[in-house]
Amino acid sequence: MNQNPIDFNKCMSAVFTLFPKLREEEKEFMKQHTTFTNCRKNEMVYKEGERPTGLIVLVKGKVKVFKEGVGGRDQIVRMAKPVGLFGFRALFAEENHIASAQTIENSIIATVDKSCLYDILRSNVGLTLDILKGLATELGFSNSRTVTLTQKHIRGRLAESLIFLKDTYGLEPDGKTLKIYLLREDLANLSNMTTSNAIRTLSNFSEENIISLDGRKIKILDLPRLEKISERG
Amino acid sequence: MNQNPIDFNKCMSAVFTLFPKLREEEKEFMKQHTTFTNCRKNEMVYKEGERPTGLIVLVKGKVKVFKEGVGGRDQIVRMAKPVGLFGFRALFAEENHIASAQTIENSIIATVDKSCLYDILRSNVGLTLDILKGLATELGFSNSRTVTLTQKHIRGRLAESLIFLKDTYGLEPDGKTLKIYLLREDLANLSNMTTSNAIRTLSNFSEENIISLDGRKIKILDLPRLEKISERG
DNA sequence: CAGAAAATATGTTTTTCAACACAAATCTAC
DNA sequence: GTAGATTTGTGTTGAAAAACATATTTTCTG
Repeated sequence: MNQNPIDFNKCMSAVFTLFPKLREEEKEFMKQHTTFTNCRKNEMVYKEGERPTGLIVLVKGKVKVFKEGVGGRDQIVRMAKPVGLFGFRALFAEENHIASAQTIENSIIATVDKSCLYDILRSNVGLTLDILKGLATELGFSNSRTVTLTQKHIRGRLAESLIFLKDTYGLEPDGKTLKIYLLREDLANLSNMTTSNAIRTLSNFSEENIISLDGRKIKILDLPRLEKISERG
Repeated sequence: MNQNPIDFNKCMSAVFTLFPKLREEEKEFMKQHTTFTNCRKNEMVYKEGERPTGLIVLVKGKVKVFKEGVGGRDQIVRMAKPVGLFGFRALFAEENHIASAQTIENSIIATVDKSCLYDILRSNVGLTLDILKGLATELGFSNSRTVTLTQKHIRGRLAESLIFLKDTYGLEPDGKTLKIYLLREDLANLSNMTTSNAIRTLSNFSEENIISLDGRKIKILDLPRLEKISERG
């Protein structure tokens, strides 16, 4: 848990970038009700069934949010990047979490007290409307995802996931290497397939020179081709 | 289009039941910016790509919301019942619709002007927070649905859909017959399977005395069994 | 009411992908 | 550094479900 010390003010500023409509006095109020935690790689942030305690902000690192499926196979429903929110659905729905969240890198996580957040929301409709918009956008992603995960074939699903990871986390300075290093298993859980099939299909893409593989490092060599595979399904 | 005339005040009251936090003056304002339309069975309410013009309320009838999939197969992402909202996602996300909506019965549909709605939301945080909560709940459904549609087998998916229809639209006075009469094709599009397989699996359920079939009328004979099939996957 | 169109039903074939098995490589904790 | 655990890689098999084909019934439309 105790790695590098956390620079409170710097982290707080990062949180504020998510809420441009916050007024000065609201920022001050939020400061007094926000805590930061260092999380090592692979730590659980929350588990299915738990009650949300506040608004969670990923300040640094990477987090996967996943649901346990019927056959014990997990489905990743969200990949959080800094600076970004996660775990907010259950909070706003006033339900317990229906998914679990786990870091996939050492991360810094902020928690804004629920009551503080709601005090601010009640005094700042603009902010509430921004969050409403964000939630609606998220619902759109989820609906689209349902369709592609159910209708695309394996190659299409994996291609889409790779593009999604590129769009979400970006590329290393070489302009090709995905800036995220996932286990094959996570890639499979993101793409609704078995680990074996993720490995196999990655190998196929590599043989076809669409990507290149070096352990968990994935280089996208032929993005147009990958996009075509994703679209075709 | 022109069937029974619409009783404006009665319909308006129906709309108001959805927003218990509306103040009297806001109700009056909304009244002046709401229009009602009669829609015949199978009419399109909006199509993928269109811009939302306001908040849509289903006052009477039934509506399916679906996305066109990669292979031309539709996926139903929502079934609206009266009195209820649909098509609000795109509105709040400030995007064009990413799905289409079609009536499956003669229906009455209300549209509240977008600008009127936002005027009210800006003056009524409580209402906005209620909508936020609804949207978060909806996102939870969507995520759960993604998992079950991808991980359950055909029988599990169909069983779940039948239970979903029962929970959403209820049963006829006999306590067994589903109060909705869908095409086999719609049932298939709801359950992520081909029409053939929906028909076949329905027949199987019927042979096993879990349900009984009479055209589009479906009686649930053995709900516990259906629930077991749905849970097992 | 007749004809056409749509929906339902059912059998057969083919494709896709999960399940399983096992070997090799890599990571991790002591 | 080494033993054990985890992850990766690859082949084989079988089950599930899509695709296809076609007949029958129902519904719609003029």
